[in-house]
Amino acid sequence: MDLPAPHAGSPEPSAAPTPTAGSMVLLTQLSRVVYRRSTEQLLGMRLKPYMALRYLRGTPACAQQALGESLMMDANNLVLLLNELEADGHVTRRRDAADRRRHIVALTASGERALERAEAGMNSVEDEVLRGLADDERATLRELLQRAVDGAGPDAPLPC
Amino acid sequence: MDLPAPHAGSPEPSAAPTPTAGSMVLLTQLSRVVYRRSTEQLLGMRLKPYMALRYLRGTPACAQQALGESLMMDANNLVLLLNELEADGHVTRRRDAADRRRHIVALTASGERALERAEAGMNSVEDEVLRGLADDERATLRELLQRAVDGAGPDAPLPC
DNA sequence: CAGATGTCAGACCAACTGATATGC
DNA sequence: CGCATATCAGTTCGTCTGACATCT
Repeated sequence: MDLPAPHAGSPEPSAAPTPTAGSMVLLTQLSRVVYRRSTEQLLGMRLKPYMALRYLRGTPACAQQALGESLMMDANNLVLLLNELEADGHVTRRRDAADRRRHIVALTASGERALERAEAGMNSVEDEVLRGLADDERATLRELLQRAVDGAGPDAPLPC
Repeated sequence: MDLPAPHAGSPEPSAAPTPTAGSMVLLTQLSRVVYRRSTEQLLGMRLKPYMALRYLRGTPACAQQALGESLMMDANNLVLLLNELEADGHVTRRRDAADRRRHIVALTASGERALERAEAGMNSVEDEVLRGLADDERATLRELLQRAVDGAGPDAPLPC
């Protein structure tokens, strides 16, 4: 019971050939499903802008750098993303008075509205992706994922 | 420089504004960590070839199509991947005698060796990524992911 | 013939690398 | 001056689209 062995004529998956490494494969496959289903049509935006907006709601005045770290995007890529979001009026960038090299990013009212819409779409994606799991199992999964994300970075802890 | 730690003192950044949609974000972020850590140097190959080889070990005589479905890759992309693997001597492609349109893909001894090496690397990746989880929690996570993949994958991967 | 399977080439998109400007 | 932050340009990578060949 290791690999998908999806349907029809698959022979018996037989003994467990790989007891451990499978989780990473499953994780990768599932995240691909999420990506494929998170269409612009459904969310009103792509997955990454959604994640950025979501972070910004939880962190009202956020340095650009911290955003990049949290989303595990490098600074270059983030610039492009923020350019788009700013052009759409979903975020604002202003200089940090204390350190004028920095930009402080903040969610606008428009961004908040867009986020709410996207969130509704993501809820439906989650519902499809986690269709095989009961509610309490979903909660468990969520908690385990959260703990894994919190603990995953060995060579790069950086609080802000 | 990867990781978050956005929240300061409290486990919950605020009064649970989004109890649900978060799982998909966490999943996406975690899978990014996995991808970043699954370097060619560590595995001896990339992540996708690894997943393909892994599936082939569990399904000795596999139609190319089934492989693509299981890995959620489209056929085009798969061709390129198999070309590489075949050039490296890790897999063989032969015509299916029963239906000569099909190719039967099989793992070679060389491929099996490469897979074992990659698996060792993936185990260490898993160990880093899941550092924050105890053994029984890892097992639970694994099972939940498996069930989610089983439930989400075959039924509605793509509208055609 | 229509439909399925696999192959390839070119377009397209997301990500990384390097160089530049500004401020500490 | 060296270091940090943000930006942009160019390149590279992975994926998707479309045309084609083979076979049932």
